[in-house]
Amino acid sequence: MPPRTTSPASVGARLIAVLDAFTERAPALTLSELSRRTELPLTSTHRLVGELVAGGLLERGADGRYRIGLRLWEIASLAPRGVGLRESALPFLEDLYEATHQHVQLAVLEGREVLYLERISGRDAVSIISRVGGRLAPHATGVGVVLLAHAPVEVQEAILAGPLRRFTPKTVTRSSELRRILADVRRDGYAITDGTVETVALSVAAPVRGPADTVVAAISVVVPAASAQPREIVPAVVAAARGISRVLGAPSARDLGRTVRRETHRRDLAF
Amino acid sequence: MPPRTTSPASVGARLIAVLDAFTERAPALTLSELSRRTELPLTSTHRLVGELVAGGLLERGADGRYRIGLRLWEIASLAPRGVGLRESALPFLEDLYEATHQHVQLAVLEGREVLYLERISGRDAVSIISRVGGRLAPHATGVGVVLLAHAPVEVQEAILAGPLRRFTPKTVTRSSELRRILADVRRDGYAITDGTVETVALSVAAPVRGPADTVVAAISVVVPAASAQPREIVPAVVAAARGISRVLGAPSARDLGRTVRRETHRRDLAF
DNA sequence: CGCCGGTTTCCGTTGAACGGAAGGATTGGC
DNA sequence: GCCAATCCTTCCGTTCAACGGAAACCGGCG
Repeated sequence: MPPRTTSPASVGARLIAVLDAFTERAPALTLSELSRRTELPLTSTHRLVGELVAGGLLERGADGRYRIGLRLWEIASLAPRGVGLRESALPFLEDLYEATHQHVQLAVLEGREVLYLERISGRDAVSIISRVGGRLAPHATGVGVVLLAHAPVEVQEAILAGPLRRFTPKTVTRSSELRRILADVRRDGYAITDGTVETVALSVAAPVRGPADTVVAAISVVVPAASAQPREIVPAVVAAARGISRVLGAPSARDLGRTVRRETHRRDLAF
Repeated sequence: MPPRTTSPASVGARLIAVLDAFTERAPALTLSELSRRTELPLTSTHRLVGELVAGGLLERGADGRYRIGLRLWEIASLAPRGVGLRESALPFLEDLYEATHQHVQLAVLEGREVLYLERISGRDAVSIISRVGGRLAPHATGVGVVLLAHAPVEVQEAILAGPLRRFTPKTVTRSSELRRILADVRRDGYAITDGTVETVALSVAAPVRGPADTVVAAISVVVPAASAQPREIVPAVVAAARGISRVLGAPSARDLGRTVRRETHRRDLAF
């Protein structure tokens, strides 16, 4: 019997391919959908999926579809750059939210994209496309330019080189202009982007620093573009960012005569 | 050469074992620590970990230790019972938080334990041991008894049969008593547990229902046990729970003359 | 009933996973 | 400075678990 036909990657890579098949718009898939998406033989998919279900990483619903399992979520909650950071930041984000009642966001740079870790949304805030666990292009978003401004040069150059996607007429798509903006952000310590992702939304963002004083995350408040004075909330955003940095142990944010907040028990974070 | 010595589980199971090795108190591990914890040969661990890193599920820090990767966190954010639920619930939890400034929690039943999906904590709220992504025994916690009261009978009986761990002098450890409490919770539609996990904390909890009207989650507010009138916040907690149920599409929670909140775009949740 | 899409079971083949051995790289003790 | 201990990585021959085609199974539907 002529056995081998296709037989690609390592077993681990295949398992990961299965997990990767799930997306925001396809969070529940049948076996054959999975097989098609991963381009793996049906039989193999069947076996792989079986293992994942056994391990709890995948769950099978009453409808026969597979979904990402809670066990996976649970393991993920141990990701230091994910939940650890989130935990430290949340109280400050709460404060910002109570003060503004607009979207408050926390994001990091992952690869060449912005990954949103947390968002607190007012019920009546402008609608925006970012999503917790979602990604967006750095050049267009408030948190993006802040993160990019402090990213390793390789990353900066890579993004400046590549094409800059246009989201709205106001999106910055010329690399020279972006370069200038990044310099401004470094100088000012915050960024204001107006309508670069969605015309109706304006973002005020500031950097969060880790123990080595490097920028590990960024926070932002997104307000309606029409709103009165965005500059008014800059101090609040910057202060919150600094507060988070202090909790994370950033030297540059250490007690500068401000009220010392309750000491949160830090673990082995090591950003 | 006599090759095989030990050689246990399937490759998938091994990969999962590696992920499982990470815990709350050990979120960063060296290769050999992983090897020991998983009881896998060092060489094998090395290879497995390599695959996981390649897939982004694990990250390797500057210190050489491995950590759960952001990519994993990202995939996990697609878990319907995790983030989906959280997303729907968050605005209501915010409301509760603003009203009380105490701990506000969201939890589900996973296996025989309570899994905490979300927590918003006031800076000065009582200290409690639950953690987002953490587990606790159902019989002792506020959300736990609510979830248990509406759990499948098998689960109820399993827990009633097993030993009920004592956390404080007030913890309910007699199954007959627990049985009675569960009945009360079903009758009343909410639960108040006083000092059963930590003597200083009192919890007010209520059930959240899904599209099939089954209880899919529970929320609670944890206040100092010394605080004045816990009963006063019962209506708020119950109302929030009902609000979340409505967003999830629970028939029993459909518009009962209350203000209809902004329609949130539901996806393919299928609890 | 016969067709169709999806799912599961079976099983013979073989190449990818396996782990022991050995070699580097670091750290620390004396 | 040397030796010992610990951790990490590379190499490679053996073999067994992963692999996927074939075929049965299972509703739904016309």
